[in-house]
Amino acid sequence: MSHTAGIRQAQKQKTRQALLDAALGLLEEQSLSSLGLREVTRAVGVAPTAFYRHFRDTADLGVALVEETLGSLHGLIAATLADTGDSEMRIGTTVDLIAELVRTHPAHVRFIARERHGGVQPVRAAIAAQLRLFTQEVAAAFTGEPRSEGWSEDDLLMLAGVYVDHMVMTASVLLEAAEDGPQASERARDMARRQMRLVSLGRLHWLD
Amino acid sequence: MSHTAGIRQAQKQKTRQALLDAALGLLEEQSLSSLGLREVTRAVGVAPTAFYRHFRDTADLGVALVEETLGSLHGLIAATLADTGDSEMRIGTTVDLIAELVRTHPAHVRFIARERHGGVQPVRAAIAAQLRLFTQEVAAAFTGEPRSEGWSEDDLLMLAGVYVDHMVMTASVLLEAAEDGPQASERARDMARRQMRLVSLGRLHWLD
DNA sequence: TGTACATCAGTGAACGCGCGTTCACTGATGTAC
DNA sequence: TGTACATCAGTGAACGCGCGTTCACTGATGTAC
Repeated sequence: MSHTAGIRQAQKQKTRQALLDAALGLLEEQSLSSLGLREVTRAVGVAPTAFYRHFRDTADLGVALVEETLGSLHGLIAATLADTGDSEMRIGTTVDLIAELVRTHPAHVRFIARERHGGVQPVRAAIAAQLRLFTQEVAAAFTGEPRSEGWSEDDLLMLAGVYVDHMVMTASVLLEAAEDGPQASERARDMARRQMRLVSLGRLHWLD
Repeated sequence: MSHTAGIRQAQKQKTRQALLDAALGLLEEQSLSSLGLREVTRAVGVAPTAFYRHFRDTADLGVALVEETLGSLHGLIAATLADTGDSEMRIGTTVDLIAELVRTHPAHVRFIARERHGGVQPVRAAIAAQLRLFTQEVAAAFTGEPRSEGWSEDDLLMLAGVYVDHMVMTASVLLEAAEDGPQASERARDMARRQMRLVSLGRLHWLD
């Protein structure tokens, strides 16, 4: 296997990932603004100074966490909201998608909700940039649809923004509901679906 | 004037307010989760130990800030969203109300947006409780309106929740836009109005 | 394949610093008579 | 009104502790020949 990936580079990547994972865990009960570099390295089991081999500071680590969390979702969001099936079905699959995301990556979801308006500027900026991208992708997906005929570009972006904001909000609500048991979860999902229905109805009559 | 308020009590209240004000200022650039008690007392000019005469810890101070920020808004929100004038006018005055709030109390708005999903549980709980109250008040205000005829109580709460969430979100967006100049502010307000219009249209056709 | 040197992820000691909390205190304000 | 005692908001010294950052280092991995 000639020169695979390099043992050294692979090990470095492994440590880096361990730092990210440990930080994500610690951030369930505090904000990035108060996360200490020593806390993170202690949780991983490396010397505090090892941190500097991977990140400049905890804000830098936070930006990396944003990429890890949202970077992989591109395409997925817009594809789900795009014109597969009728309106009601799309609403169902969208909420299911969010619920699945919350189930498989609760700490990532909490991190984004918490730091979206958090105390660390570069992280806020990174999240805002990613969400803006999502909005543009969703708007682009809408552009081709029949029900978007006659819409201005600006209005489509507005609509896409409402959907993206609602998805983030829903993810956060579902996360909290998950702690109150399956009954609270189902009620939260039902609420999210009705809210999407409301927006869809508004969309349908926008040009009346 | 018999026994006014007590010089001692008045002075204590003054110090307490100074601590709240100083904390609010410091929280513009960090999260409550990382706010230090010594930071706050230093900013006020009292000994660190004076802090304990007013608050158990910074989380306790955070809860007090929530009351100060949201406690005074009860009634106002529901009254503005209630049936004064036509739909378009109500949207305009609502956005104006939020814009005014952002202009006069930017730090308070930032605090609520930041700590709503922040790392300090008691503060999150206090904010959630206040917003739930707002939602109930708005739903109650809607109940009497003609356009709410035929709506279930649950659907009205859902609708009120959408409005309240949208107001918090709008306040946060307007706050950021304010830093980018008056042109960005006007665009943000226009966006907020169009989003409210979308929701109002959905409301109008909910029972179709 | 073997050897000699370069790279660099992770180490461990050391630093100065600000933190939250305790404690006994002071002196202005409040109260009882 | 005056006096004697109680209350309590704010003080200041002291504590042990964990923080972020620096530095020279080690030894496994990588590279050139």
